[in-house]
Amino acid sequence: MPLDKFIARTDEAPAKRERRKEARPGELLDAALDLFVEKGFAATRAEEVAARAGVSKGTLFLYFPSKEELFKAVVRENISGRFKEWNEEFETFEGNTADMVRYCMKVWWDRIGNTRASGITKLMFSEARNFPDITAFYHQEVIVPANMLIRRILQRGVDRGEFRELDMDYAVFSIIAPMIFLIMTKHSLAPCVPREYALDPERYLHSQVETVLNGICARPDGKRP
Amino acid sequence: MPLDKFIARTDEAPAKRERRKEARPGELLDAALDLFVEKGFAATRAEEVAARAGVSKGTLFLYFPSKEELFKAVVRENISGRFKEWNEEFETFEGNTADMVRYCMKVWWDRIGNTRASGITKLMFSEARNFPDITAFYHQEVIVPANMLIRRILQRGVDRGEFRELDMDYAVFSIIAPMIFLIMTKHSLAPCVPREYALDPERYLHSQVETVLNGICARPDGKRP
Amino acid sequence: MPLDKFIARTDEAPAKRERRKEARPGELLDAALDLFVEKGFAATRAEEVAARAGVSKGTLFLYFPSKEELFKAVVRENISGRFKEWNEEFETFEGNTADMVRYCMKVWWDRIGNTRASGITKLMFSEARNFPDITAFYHQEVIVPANMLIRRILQRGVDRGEFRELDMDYAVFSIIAPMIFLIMTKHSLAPCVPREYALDPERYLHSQVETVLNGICARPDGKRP
Amino acid sequence: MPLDKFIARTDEAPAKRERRKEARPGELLDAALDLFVEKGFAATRAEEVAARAGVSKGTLFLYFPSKEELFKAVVRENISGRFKEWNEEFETFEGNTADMVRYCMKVWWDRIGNTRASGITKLMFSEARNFPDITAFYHQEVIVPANMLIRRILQRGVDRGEFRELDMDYAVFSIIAPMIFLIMTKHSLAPCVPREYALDPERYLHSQVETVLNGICARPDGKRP
DNA sequence: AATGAATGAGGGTTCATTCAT
DNA sequence: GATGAATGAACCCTCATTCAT
Repeated sequence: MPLDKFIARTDEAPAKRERRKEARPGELLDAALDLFVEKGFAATRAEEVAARAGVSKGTLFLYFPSKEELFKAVVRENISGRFKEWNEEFETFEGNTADMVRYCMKVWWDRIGNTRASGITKLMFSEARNFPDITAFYHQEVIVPANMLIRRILQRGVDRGEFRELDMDYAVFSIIAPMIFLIMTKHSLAPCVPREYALDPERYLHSQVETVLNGICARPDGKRP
Repeated sequence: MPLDKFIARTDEAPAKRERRKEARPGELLDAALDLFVEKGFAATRAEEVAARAGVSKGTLFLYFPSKEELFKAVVRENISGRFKEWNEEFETFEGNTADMVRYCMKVWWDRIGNTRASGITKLMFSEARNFPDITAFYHQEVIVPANMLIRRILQRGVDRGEFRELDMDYAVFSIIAPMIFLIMTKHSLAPCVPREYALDPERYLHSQVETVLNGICARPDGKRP
Repeated sequence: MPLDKFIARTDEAPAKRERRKEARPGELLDAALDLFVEKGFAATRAEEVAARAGVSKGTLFLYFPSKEELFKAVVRENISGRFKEWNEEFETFEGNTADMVRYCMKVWWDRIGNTRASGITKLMFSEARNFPDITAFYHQEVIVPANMLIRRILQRGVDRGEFRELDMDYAVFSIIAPMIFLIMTKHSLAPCVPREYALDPERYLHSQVETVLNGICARPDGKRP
Repeated sequence: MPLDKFIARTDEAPAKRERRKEARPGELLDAALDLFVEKGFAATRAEEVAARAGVSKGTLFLYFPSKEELFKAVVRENISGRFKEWNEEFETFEGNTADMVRYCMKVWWDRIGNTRASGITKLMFSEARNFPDITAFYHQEVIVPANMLIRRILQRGVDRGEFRELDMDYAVFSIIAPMIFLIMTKHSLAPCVPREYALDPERYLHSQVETVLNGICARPDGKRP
């Protein structure tokens, strides 16, 4: 590693200090996400966030003007504009809609549920009323688009005769509620409860999605197409 | 006026002040529940709780040695030990198990979901990791018994051939997840979001429970007994 | 002093704690005035003010919501509505106007210049631009009325033929400038300079006022009436 | 671009950067004077000074080891050691002493009162007690010599029979007080007060000096020689 | 020489908790 | 028991100062 100094650097690789500077906001947001999820906004001390990011208290405020702005940045940073991309992914999906639902659940688990991003969901449910504006933003940027996405999938099933007629405004929650429940459990209760009570996420999701699919499929014999 | 003290009072009609005195802890717990649910534990000020209960700051600490103990008391007080009683209620339930599930949901909504007690659930999910011991207590006193109760009902359905074979450890969450989701939404997002996005709880619960029943019922033609 | 406890108290004399409560704001304002004058607003620590008033840091904020409000209260508290009373005093003054000017100077010295209230003047000149709103208030409540008062006295001299015609808008400063200079010197330089340079206020004021009276009196022989 | 360094430059026309380099301390002192006068020492941030001087925070500390030293340098730099030169100017003054006083006032106004250097006076009166040593220095380098200069002028008037006998220790303040008052007003209150209350400096100084001259002149008919 | 990222002591403010009344 | 004035530890945030680049 000391040899580094003698190795020519391309223009893309900035000097150490500069590199750190660019990395700082991300490191701080990472640390903040973890701590906010674990302890809540109010109970998390700014200095802790800084320490976990490996910097001093003052440095945090070099990048975020206040603890509240840090919180908002954490949420914003982790709210993906990924729904559009996903929409397209599902637009071109071939195969039956039940598989689409299964695939949707898996993608969600891989990209959100099983990542640190899932902490944002926990955070929003816990802190929503202390941050009404960020909650409104989250609702509009995450909740509404997510509902739309699910709704479009279910509608496809109905349109193709795979699913029965559904009260669509509420049917979406048959998909969403199990996701939220899993996240809340994972971030809240699980860490405080004996290991034997832990959920196996894959098995949990499988169980939930199959029950729901069973519940909404159209075939009179209950079999799925 | 000081003579008041020496005037005999009947036991049946205690003077207002005395009645209030006995009610104090309850009023404080009520106020605390509301505020903890609304703003979180850390962001709720002890003085606010006292003020909402109509007493002074000092009085709060007369009844609860610390804010933490107040929190724990709030949880303890609002944890229904009613599962045993409910168990018996269901023990003697006559009729098919699908109706039993519907009835179970309704009872829960009337006695928990639609009351201030539902705030405890929100509270536990939000604050769990800051109160590991009370979380463990809650898990043992609420979650495990509730799971057992649901499990017994589902098992009855399976035993009677009404429901198909279920992965019972996870099937219970098909009932529980919609409940938790409803509560979290009601206490977190709903107050920050335009009215038109509000859930109609009855319609929501109906939609969820029917889908699940559809999903787990045994009849090959998909009809429920 | 311990005997105090056994001496009957009238209703007007509140219990110790209560008496202190009423005295607190005044004690704090006193302490704050001294320190703000001595060190300036920014360099004075809230805790110092509290300590000098014999209370803890927290207590200060029980009475004043912020250091800035404390500053404003200090100024407001020491800005007398005394000009009206003085006006009337001078309205009924009998004797020649030169004596009136001398009397005015003496009254000012006794009631303002030689008291802690003179610190306010120092404070305003030092901090004016950091507190534009309080400065505007001070201008309107103190400077303008004071100018008016002086002006009325000088005008009386002119009207009675005792003083020559004066550029009245500026003549008032012949009285005011020596006052301000004395105060600024007393609070700023004097404490940092060897004793032998100290001004003797009475002699200073006498010297200034007699020169000015000499300068404005009407008698062609330079004698005052 | 790195080759620049090796390209010879003539001494007559130094590159812009070099010229600026030499000017740095002066630019910093200028910026500091303005800001210290405007906001006070404590409320002025080092970074602001640097920014106004067009350099970075670090550069400030290259030239001045601390903010305090910067303050002291500002005072030192702006203290004219011109009293000696002025003394000589007045030594050779021909004409009556009243005109000498008028000329003195004008010279002061042109070279100090009406320039940024007047800020130093404001600064000293505001910050004196936080910088006792620099205040002592200022007293010795500015106040005492200035007093001497005025005193010598007044003494000339007395010696030549133009002025009456004066309490000389205090008579000097008849000249100095109006100057100080003008400066304090200009830097403190004027910027916070409606335009119509602004002093016209020339008219103000004229009014003050004529009144004083009137007050100290010897001619029994009140006329000045 | 110049920069500006990083530091951390310092100070304003909050609030759970105490205790004299 | 009830009150609310007082406390002081804790926490957010600022900014003079340092130092790697």
